[in-house]
Amino acid sequence: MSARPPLTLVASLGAGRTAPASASARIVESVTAAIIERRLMPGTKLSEQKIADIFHVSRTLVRQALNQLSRDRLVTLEPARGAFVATPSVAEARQVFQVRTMLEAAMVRSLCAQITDRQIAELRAHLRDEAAAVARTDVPGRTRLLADFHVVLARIGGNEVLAQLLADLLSRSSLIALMYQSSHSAFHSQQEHERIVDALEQRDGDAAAALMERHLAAVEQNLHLDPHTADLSAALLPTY
Amino acid sequence: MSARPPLTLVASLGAGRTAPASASARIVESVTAAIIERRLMPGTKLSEQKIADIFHVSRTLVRQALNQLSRDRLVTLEPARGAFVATPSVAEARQVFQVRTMLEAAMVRSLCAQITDRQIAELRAHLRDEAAAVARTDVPGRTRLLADFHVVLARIGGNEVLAQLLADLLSRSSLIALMYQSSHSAFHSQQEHERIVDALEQRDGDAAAALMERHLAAVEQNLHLDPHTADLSAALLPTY
DNA sequence: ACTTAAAAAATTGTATACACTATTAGCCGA
DNA sequence: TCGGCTAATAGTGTATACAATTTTTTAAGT
Repeated sequence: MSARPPLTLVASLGAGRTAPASASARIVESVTAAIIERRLMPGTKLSEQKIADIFHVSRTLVRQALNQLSRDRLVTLEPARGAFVATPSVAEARQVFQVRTMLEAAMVRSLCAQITDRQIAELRAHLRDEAAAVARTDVPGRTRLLADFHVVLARIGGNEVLAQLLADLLSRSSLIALMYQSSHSAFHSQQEHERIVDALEQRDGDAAAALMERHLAAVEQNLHLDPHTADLSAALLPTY
Repeated sequence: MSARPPLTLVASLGAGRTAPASASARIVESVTAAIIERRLMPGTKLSEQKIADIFHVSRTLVRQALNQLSRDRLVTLEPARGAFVATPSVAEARQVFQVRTMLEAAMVRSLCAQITDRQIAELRAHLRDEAAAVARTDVPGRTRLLADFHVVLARIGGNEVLAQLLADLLSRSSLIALMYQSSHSAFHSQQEHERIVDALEQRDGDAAAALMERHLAAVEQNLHLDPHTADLSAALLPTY
């Protein structure tokens, strides 16, 4: 059970975490953070030796980390050519959001039947953090918090398998959002989160599910996934 | 995009497949097949050197394969102790089925809106194979086909992300079924599959979703997950 | 000046070597 | 005879070495 520590999206970003974890886990976290914070752009080559030098380890551990990252779909491994920051296609972006919608709508619906007042308080606390980050235009902070909201929901349900799955989809979503320049305002997202928690508080499963579906649809629709836009940029800047 | 070839559950089991794939991928497939065909029982230690000798490769590639397998939750890696065939807990089993229900119910519902007659014919063909395997009591064959049914559904939807996710959950389910000695008859399962396709053919999304939910509930309830049974075996045979 | 070809450099893929941890066997003492 | 300690053994974790492939550079030819 030692495989993957991060329950929140990028563990290393949360308040100064403890666990040094295994060396390769540290690399995974750092690269993940770098990708999500857009210090590493899609398509960037991740040279094994360079990363090894940076972390003062051998290529062996770097390769382990890159394998994990490719399993998370944050990097793609091209045989004999190396690792690159993933460039999710429009189709993949749509599919990720479709799966998220299936999963998260059903999740909040079932959550209504079992959620406690204490857990709702937890969510409210998270919402306060979100709102604060949005208010002070803390871009990396709000990005992380807005994504974490969905993982927190999954964790509250107590289903670790679901939480893990969703955490994966969320990191992929972050890369997608970054790549397709989301225009969905953080403020708007945050408000939609509030509405979802409202519905949870009233134990209205159908409403919560509907709100979640609309929220995800809104986020997706504000990605620049439109055919012409995608075709143009893809055609002009080959992103291999 | 070279990471994981198997779209069906255990590619190596399908009709003599072509791709030699990468060496570590071959190991992953072989071990996966061995686990699902219950030649490797849960808890079995997977010694790196032994596997390396068997496949005539170095431990390096074996370690890669074991890492992949641990990511698929088919093996667990214990630090400095080695790799073992996973022994999914009762809680994990329940969670996997809960996630599958969320995903597959939503999947068949959305499938109704887009499925073509040609695709229904594909499903019918699969059902015929299932029925034939059940009729001739071809245990490994029917096990694989009954599991593949769910992956085939996902593939028909055209959502690769979903198909991939479901394939992972299915292999975990196979291990779970094997571990908790499912008493759900293959015949019964096969009939439920027929009903689901019937509903799909009539484009009745609600019915298809309901049937899928009941099917998965039936499968889960026929696992021996009852508290006392689990406690007993867990207490007597420490499965660490 | 541009394209093509060949050689050099750099990078990945795999195997091996070594360090460190856990397991096992043997031994002593109670 | 059993429990606990120590030594030997086996096994995993990491680094390094070497082979194979790709990329870049260089040079020649048109």
